[in-house]
Formats: sequence, structure tokens, C-alpha cells
Amino acid sequence: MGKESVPEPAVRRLSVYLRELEALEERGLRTVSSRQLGQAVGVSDAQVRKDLACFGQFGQSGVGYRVAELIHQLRRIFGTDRTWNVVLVGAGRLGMALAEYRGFAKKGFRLVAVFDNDPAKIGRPVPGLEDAAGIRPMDDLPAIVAQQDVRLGVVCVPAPAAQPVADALIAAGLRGLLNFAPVALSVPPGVAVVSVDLATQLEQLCFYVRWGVAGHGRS
Amino acid sequence: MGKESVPEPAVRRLSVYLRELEALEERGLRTVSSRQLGQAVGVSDAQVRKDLACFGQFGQSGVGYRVAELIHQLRRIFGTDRTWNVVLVGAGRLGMALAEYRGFAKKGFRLVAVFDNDPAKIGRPVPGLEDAAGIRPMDDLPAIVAQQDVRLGVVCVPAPAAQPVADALIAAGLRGLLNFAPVALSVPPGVAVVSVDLATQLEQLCFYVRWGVAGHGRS
DNA sequence: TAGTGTGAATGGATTCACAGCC
DNA sequence: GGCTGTGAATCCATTCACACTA
Repeated sequence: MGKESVPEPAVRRLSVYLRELEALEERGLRTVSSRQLGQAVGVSDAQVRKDLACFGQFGQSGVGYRVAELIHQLRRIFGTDRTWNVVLVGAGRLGMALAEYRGFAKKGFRLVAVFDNDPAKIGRPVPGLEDAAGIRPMDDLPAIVAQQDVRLGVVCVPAPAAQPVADALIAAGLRGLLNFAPVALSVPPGVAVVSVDLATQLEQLCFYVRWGVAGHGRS
Repeated sequence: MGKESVPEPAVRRLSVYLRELEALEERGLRTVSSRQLGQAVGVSDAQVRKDLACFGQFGQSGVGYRVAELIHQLRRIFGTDRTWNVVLVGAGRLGMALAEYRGFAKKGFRLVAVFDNDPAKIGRPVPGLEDAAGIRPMDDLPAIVAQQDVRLGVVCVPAPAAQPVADALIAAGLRGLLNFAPVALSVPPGVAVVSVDLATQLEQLCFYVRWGVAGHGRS
């Protein structure tokens, strides 16, 4: 297993497959074919098979894929078969909403601390957060990252603050950033960034509405 | 102008160009070359030119692109040179955070109403929302959509509610949905969907951290 | 029969390279 | 010199089609 080249779009799709598989399992389904799975998420059966083939042979001819088994394999591929500790920076409205978002925990992510440099916010409790210290100042970052072996961070600060915050997170040792600030972060090689610009998403939607459209736009 | 085939990835990039151009204008820059713009957002100069070429010839040889002019053109392309009315369904934490998110207004979107079917929430005010009625029941949807000529909707409800809500929005006449529920919505042709699954984004980040990585992940 | 895994063929998107322009 | 716009060439992703398996 392990693989050289995984098409980037395949990564997006794989995580959609996983989500769908979890839903299918909930509904009691034991087995799926590439066609069923593909139809559920809007891709061709061949595409499903090719995507999975990047990582091994998980199916049985004439039967399809065992749902539980495939979920297990996909979690292993994504690394979400173990818990990842995460920190979040920026306790504004969006940041707080994300901090309390249950979906992250469901995927096995654990938020260990929330940071902000606004003195008015420091110490304020974050519902659902284990860290009793509540919102922490950025100065605490390196210690927390080291103590709790944190590798991922969520950036929810205003645009002008995003790059310095990213630099601080990387200096503290993080390996991946989920960025909600509307700027392109620049990071050294070896650090991954996934950016989600909410306004931009709406803008793109707008585009698809104006000029004809491809039924579905991917997650 | 108008164009047959715009590569889908180009749409994503164009909106990143626009964002960057707005930042450059703020900094007083009058003119940019495709190379400068490309470097700022992490793509090649040729890519920038090809993307723009889908919609016309906006540059001047030997000079580059006039920033203000290109911003104007891109807004026209996306349709964000006029205001779009938007409704949001699902007044949970994430929904409320999005309802109050300033970034949408900055791009010219106007939130005209927030809906939820939890009786405990109906009537509750939404900070910053013009609609004095506060959170409204879904029954009000068709009237609001018709009166205010709403074409876009944001879906922030739990997964099981998402498809029925989407159906209701489409029945009311919406043409595009920005979906934050972790399910693949199925919609009739002519309706656009852009899905943002936050947990999935973190999962993908996780993937890039585990298996080598492409410095940047797109918005 | 139903369905996987995969080379080969196709189709799109990206990059190259250069003619033309300021 | 610097830079755009664009065909041609390359690269990559998707689809096709079929051998193979349970």
C-alpha cells in the first residue's frame, strides 16, 4: 500500500465516500458496490474503483465492498483511525461556532485549546472544551502544542492577522492548518494548508447560477 | 463575451484572483502582471492568463492588468456587481455565526431572513439582520423569497433535515444552495449546489499531513 | 450473474513557447 | 524590456472495456 500519486480530486472524493459509507452503515447496509456508492455521491462506478485502487484492493468480485471494512480502511488512509489534537485561533463568532461544532469530534478530532489575543476574551469559557483555562493568550501556544502533541490548527482570525498567526502556529510545530481567513497563506514545504473562504464559496455559487451549471458542486 | 467551457478549477481560482486584487487595490497598486498575481496566490503566470482569457482580453501588453478594471470585470463575471439577496436556514450555532458573518456583506450579498423550525427559536432576533421579525418559521419562506427576489440560500441544518430543506428552498424558487450539512444534496438540473463540509475539510488536511503534501490546498 | 481491478483510450486542463504589442 | 494572448505540446484525470473472480 502507500502510493506515489493520488489525484488531488480523488482525495476530496474519498472523504465523501467515507461520509456516505458511514451513513450507509447506520442504515444497516453490510455491503456496497462501486455503482451504488457512486450514485449516492454523484460519480461513476469506475471512478469509485479507481480512487480506491490508489490504496489497495478492498473489494470482492461479484459482491462489492464490505461497508465496515471499507470504512476502516478509509479511516486508516486519512489517519482518522486515531485521535488528532487540534487548536483553534481566533475566538470571534465564527471561531466560537467552530469550537463548539460537534462534527469535528465525530470524525475523531479533539479540540484542546482556543487562543485569542483580545484581553477581553482571555479566560472566557468555551462550552464543551475540556481546557478549563478557557480562551488562552497566544503566549501559551508553544507549551500547549508541545504538551499535547498537537499537529493541526484552525485559523479563524481576521485577514490581516492570518499570516502572522500561521507563522506562530508553524513555529510552534503544527503540520497542518485549516484556514478560514480570506487570504492565501504562505507556508514552508512540509506544512499543509486547506483554505475555506466562506464568502468566496458564495461567490462561486453565484457564478454557477449565472452561467449554466453542473448540478452538483463538490465539498 | 460569455463562454462555452470554463474549466471548473478556473472558477475557484478566479475568485481567489478577485480577492487578491481587492487586497492589492487596498494597498494602492494600480497595475499587476499575471506573474505578480500568480505568485501572490500560488499559480503560474500562464495559468492566470488562460483563466482570464476564458472571458475576454483584459490586459495590456507590456503593462499587465489595471487592477480596478480587472476587479470590475471579475465582479461582472461572477455577477457580484449587483446585490444578491440570500436566505439562511438553520439557526444553530454555525448558522447564527454565518448569519452574522461580515464577509458575505463585503462581497455584496444581503441576508434577508433566517429560518428555523424550532419553536423555541422563532422570533429571536438576529444581530445585524434587517428583518425585524427575527428568526422565522419555514412557512414564511415562499412569501419572503417571492417578495424579495431571493435566489440563493444557505443550508445550515443537521444532516437528516438537509434534503427536505433543500427541496423546500428549491420549491420556493431558489437557484443556488450553499450547503453546510454533511450530506450530498440531490437537486434538479438548473439548480447549483456548493457544499462545504467542515469536518471533511479537516479530514482532508489530515490526509495531506500524513502523506507528503502540496504546500497549498485551494479554497 | 454481479462486480472488481486495470490497461488502453479519451478528453480536459496545464504548461510551453512564441508572435505581437506597448 | 516587459508583458499579454494563444496555438501546440504535455500532462493528468476520467472513462471505457474487458479479463478475471466469487
